[in-house]
Amino acid sequence: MTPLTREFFARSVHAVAPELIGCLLLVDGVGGRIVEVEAYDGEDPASHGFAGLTERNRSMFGPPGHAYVYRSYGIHWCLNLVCGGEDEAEAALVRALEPTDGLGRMRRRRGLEDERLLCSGPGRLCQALEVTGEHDGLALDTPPFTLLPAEGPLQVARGQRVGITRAAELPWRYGLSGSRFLSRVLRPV
DNA sequence: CACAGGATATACT
DNA sequence: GTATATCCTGTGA
Repeated sequence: MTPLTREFFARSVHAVAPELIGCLLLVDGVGGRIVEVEAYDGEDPASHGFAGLTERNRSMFGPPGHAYVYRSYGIHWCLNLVCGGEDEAEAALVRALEPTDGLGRMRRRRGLEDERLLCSGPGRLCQALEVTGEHDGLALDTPPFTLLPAEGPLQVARGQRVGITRAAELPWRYGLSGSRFLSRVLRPV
């Protein structure tokens, strides 16, 4: 299976984000299927790119097909996949995975057994996959990343975003219909 | 359910 | 400089 290419990400985040559902995301062989993402573009007041280039968000303005990893609330790491053109500041926030590979390592890193809680949330999945600031700016088509296309027909649902106050009403959260690994129930809009 | 935890950015004085 | 908000999670009421 050929990995997702830079060309795949060099489109509008609104086209890319729903197609990420069902893709296999591994870091050093640990991870699972993407079941939830959120789209952020440069026009979005909730986006880190909205106010322009800063030290933290520089990867968001970089080439597509790379990772943008930032620290949230001073504690957690969050993984975004950079989309769009070179200076467009578009990215898809990976919010939840269905764990499939390396369950043992994920449980050890997370310090709990419950499969449902290993990767359901942006900070949680970064801890389970050991994604940190070291991964910021790395290409997604080379190690330690593995990113393979979704297989078979999938039902992708769209809903309201969560965890933010500004422009939360934008329906730019995508999830795999019926998945029990979503970080929250998808409220359709 | 409330809230601490604490990096980064912005909006004030 | 201080204050406030943020793409969140674990813990304890």
